[in-house]
Amino acid sequence: MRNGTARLTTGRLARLADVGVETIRFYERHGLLPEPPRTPAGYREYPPETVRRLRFIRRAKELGFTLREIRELLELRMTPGTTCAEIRGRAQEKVDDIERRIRSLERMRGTLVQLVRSCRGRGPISECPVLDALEEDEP
Amino acid sequence: MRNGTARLTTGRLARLADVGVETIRFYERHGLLPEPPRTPAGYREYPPETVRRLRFIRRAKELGFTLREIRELLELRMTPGTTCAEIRGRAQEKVDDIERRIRSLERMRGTLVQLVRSCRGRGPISECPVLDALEEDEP
DNA sequence: CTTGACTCCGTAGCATGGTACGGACCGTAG
DNA sequence: CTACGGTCCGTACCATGCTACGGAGTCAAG
Repeated sequence: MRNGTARLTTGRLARLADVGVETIRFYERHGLLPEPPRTPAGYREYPPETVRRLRFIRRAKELGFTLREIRELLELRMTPGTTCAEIRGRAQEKVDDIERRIRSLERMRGTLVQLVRSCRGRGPISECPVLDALEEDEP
Repeated sequence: MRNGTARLTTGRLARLADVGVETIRFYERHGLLPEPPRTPAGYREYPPETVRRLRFIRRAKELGFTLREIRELLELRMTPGTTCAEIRGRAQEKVDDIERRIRSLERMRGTLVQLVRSCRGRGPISECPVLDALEEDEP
């Protein structure tokens, strides 16, 4: 086919992924985005998949992963010497991590839901049971 | 009873909650811990419940809540003019927020689990399917 | 060929969430 | 009373994750 993969400039990529242009350069410097090919004039030319990659980064960030952790997730591919078993192991670690987070959030939700439920929504604060439950810790 | 509530110094509190002494002062300045009463010499005297509060803060942080959000959670109590209904509403918002996070983590886990499963653990990286799945986004 | 938008790069600044430091004071054991 | 640790405070510093700035080169429309 004539066009193959239509490449993106930094600005177009930024708009598509809804991040700032500077953020893209920042991610490149910090290994979250691979260095893309350049035009003769030095302009970056991104393959369109980069949009998905940026969206993945954003989602992971919202979930409390650090950029370092996200980079680790992304590096599961493209590390040349890595065996498939290593990748599998690292992915499993991340799964365990994610499951711990989920359980912790579920405990938190349980506390808050109980709280919302026990609160009639009327009366002064002194009778609202929202209080001490909030400080509860691991059982 | 003779002792009632045994009060804690900053250092003891820090050890019990497994945070630094400076962190406690930092949280006080930023409204996450209420200003405790002082001895005549100016030493802080914390009620023992503060340990739970600090542990709650740590847990919430690990889950990706910012200090601002945690403060909001904690302020659901002790805001004098607040009605019970308001508190209830704010708590419900936090529940919704937590549920969004859980769903997002579950999607992430799904992707990774699929990945781990489809990977036999043998062979070179070029045959490991860990790759593109990682970049997947909301469906 | 000019104009305006876009890109490049390096560097600086900002917000968040602490962490460390230094000099002074307190308090208790010997 | 002295020593030694704990505490006080203010300020400075740190890492993370951007965000903005300035000056120069690029490129496409008119």
